[in-house]
Amino acid sequence: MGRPPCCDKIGVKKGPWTPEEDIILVSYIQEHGPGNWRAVPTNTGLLRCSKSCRLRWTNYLRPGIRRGNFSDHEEKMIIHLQALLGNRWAAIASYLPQRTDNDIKNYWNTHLKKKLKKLQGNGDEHNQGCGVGGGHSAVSESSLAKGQWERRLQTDIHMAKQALCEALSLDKSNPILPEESKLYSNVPIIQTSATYASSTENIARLLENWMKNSPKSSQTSSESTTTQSSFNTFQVGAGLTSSPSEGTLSATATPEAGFESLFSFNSCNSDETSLIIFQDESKPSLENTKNIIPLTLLEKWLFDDAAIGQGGVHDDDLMDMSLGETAHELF
DNA sequence: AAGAAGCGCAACCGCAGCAAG
DNA sequence: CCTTGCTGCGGTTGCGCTTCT
Repeated sequence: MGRPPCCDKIGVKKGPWTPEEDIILVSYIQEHGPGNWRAVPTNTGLLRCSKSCRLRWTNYLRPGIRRGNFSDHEEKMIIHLQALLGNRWAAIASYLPQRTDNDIKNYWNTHLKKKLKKLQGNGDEHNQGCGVGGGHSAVSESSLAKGQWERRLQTDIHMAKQALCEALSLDKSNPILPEESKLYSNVPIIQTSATYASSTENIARLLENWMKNSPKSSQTSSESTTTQSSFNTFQVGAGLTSSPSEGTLSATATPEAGFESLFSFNSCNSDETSLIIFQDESKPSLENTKNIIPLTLLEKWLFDDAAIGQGGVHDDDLMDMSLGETAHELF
C-alpha cells in the first residue's frame, strides 16, 4: 500500500547478526520480555529494524530452540503435518516445540522435498507407502491440489474447535495450546528467570564459537556507543571480562555460569532441567494436561507407521480422525 | 591442490491480518 | 467505517561451507 519497508531506512543494518547484537537483544528481552518489537531498536540502540530483531529472536535466540539434525521422528511429523496443513510452517512448528518455522521450512525445502520427489519417482502415483512419508508422502501434487482447500478448511475448523475447547477449558493453569503458544512472543508475559535458560545456552554456544573464531571482535565492536556500553554492562553482569593482556573476550567461568549469574538462574540449572523448565513454560499444555488430547491423537496418527506402511491410512481417514474422533473427544 | 558445483542456513522481502485511533 | 501502524507468516535470496572433479 505504498508504505516503505521498515528496513529501507538509512542507517539500518542488514546481514548477519554479531554476538554483541545478540547479547544486547537477549538482555533486553530478558528485561522486558518479547513483544513491542518496534521499541526494541530504539531502546537498545541496535541498528536493526524491528522485524529483524523479532526474526532473530524467534529463529535463533528464543529459548529452547534445538538446532542441527532432525530426527526421524521429527521428519515424519513434518511430512505428515505438511500433508495435512500444507506449507503452513508456523502451524507445523507449533507441533515441534523445539524447532522454528524457518528451520522446518528450510528442512522441507532442502531435504524433504527432494526425498519425497525421489520416492514419488520410484513409487509412481500409486504410492503404496514405503519409506519416509509413507502413503502421504506421496502427497502427489495432483492429489494435494485436489480438494486441498477443503482439507485446509477442515483443518481450520478443527483448529478453531481446538482453540475454542482450550479457551473453555477449566484448567486455567495451562491454557496455552501449541498454536497459541506462538503468541507468547507478542504478549508481555511475566517470565521466570529460568525461561531464558536455553537462550543462555544459545548465547553461550555462540560466544564460544565467537571467541574461537574472532578473538578481536570485542575490540572492533563499535557500531555505536550505546551498543558498546550495553555490551560492556552485559559482560560485567554475565561474569565475562575483557582480557587486558590480549584484548579478547573471555569468560571468568563457563559461559553458562556467567549468564546464569546475570539472569539469576537456579544453581541446579543443568541442561536437562533447563530444557524441562522451558518445555513446561513455553509449551505448557503439550505434555501434562488434558489439553494433550489433540496432540496425542495427532501423534498417534503420525507415528502409526505400521498403518501407513500397509497403506491403511488415507487422507480421508486423517480428516475423519481429526474432525471426527478428535472433535468427538474434545466435545 | 585448486576450482567448480552443490548444499544448507540465516536473513530479507513483501503481503496479509489485526487492532487502535 | 476508514486509515495507519505493527506483527506474523511464507517465499525467496545470498553467502559461506562442503563435496566433487
